[in-house]
Amino acid sequence: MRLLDALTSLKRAFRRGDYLYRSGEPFRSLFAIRTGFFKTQVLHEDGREQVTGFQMPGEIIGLDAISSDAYTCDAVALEDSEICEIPFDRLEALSRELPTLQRHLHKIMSREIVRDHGIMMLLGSMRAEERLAVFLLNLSQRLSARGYSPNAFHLRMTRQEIGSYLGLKLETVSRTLSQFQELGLLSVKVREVEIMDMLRLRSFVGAA
Amino acid sequence: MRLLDALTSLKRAFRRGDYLYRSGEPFRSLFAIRTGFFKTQVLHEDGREQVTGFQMPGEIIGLDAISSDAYTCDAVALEDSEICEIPFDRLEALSRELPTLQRHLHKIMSREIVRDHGIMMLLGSMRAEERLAVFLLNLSQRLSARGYSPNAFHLRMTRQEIGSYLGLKLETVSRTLSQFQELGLLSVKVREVEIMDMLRLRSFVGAA
DNA sequence: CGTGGGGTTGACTCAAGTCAATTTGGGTGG
DNA sequence: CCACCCAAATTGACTTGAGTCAACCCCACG
Repeated sequence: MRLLDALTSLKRAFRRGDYLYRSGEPFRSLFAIRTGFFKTQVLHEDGREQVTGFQMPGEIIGLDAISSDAYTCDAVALEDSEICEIPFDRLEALSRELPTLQRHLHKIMSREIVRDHGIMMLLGSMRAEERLAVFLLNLSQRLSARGYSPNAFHLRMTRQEIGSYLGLKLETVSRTLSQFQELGLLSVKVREVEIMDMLRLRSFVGAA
Repeated sequence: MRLLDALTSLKRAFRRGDYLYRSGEPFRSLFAIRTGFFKTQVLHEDGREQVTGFQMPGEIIGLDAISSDAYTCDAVALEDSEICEIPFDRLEALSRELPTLQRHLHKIMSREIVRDHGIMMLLGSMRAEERLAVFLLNLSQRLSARGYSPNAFHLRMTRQEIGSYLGLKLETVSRTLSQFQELGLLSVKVREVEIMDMLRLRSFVGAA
């Protein structure tokens, strides 16, 4: 796996607000996030934007670009971040030599597809409170998998961005968070969230 | 490419309503549709279902299963169909030998991700008429790419299934189709659609 | 030739969107 | 270091697009 290290040796730093790539740019590399936080978004010609995901350390972005040799969305740093660039042709070459790596790459791509299906379910058939609950629980779970507290965390994105991701307007996001607070499920102070009653928050999901 | 033929030599036939696979079943193969029409859907524990796609000849299904070695959705034939089974370990082995095949596989997976992002945009920020217009135009385009008329076609799915896919209720799908008909954009007679004014239908998309 | 699933349509409801006023807080320059 | 400014967030009042519920039609199939 020293080969793999060689592959990921290109590191780059980004400031908050920087674009890692923009839609339309030629595809050459995938990126692994080392530290920080990103969002990816697709822009519709009429100006509407859809946030397609929030990525944290250990996650890979750029997979959408393989299909057309150009990035199909924008990736923007939501805080100062560091990424590893992975030249895709080298990754392909190496994965021909290492079946384990090959399988790993396929799983990563497949996982992205499964994740997207989950969001389609969320956007297609959940009410606002459910969407928010799913979103918060997912963040909590991913942060906790990285050694952070599952109960208290800092939101790195605006209400607007959360809304775009969840198919809601920012006012609805704000109201729903306030409502959760009133119910004693959590406390929100702008970007700081503390989940007080994880079980009850979970029970929100899938409840009519 | 004779190797590839060997890979896809397992053919199977399905009757309308048959399951190609079900969520949870162990993953062994991808499937290429030769003839017919399928839908894929994910089921939420509470019974809600989300149709994640409608697939036609030449398209590959089962990519979601790679990530967890089990199918994560159901695939159901919407009409009598014939598929090729592609054992995934053989496909991986072969794609280690054939860089072109490897690249092709990666593009197919990436294309699925891009498609899903498009649907997220649709579900997250389009109104009912736009969703229907996008859906019909997409069907039209794919059918036309397969040599069928882009203007007149048979819907192989129910209003319910269209609604699930588009995040709408069946009544809304029905009403919106009627409305398009009133406007002279198309004629619908239950499952038979004829697009009369493709341009105006297109102009619906992205219009406030 | 009945029967039931799929489709259409209407009347009414309601969740989320819109618009607007106000507060909060982080970042920048004097 | 503080004051100011502006973007982000909150909250309220009102509107609306889509959902719900219900009646009815139609035709395909047994």
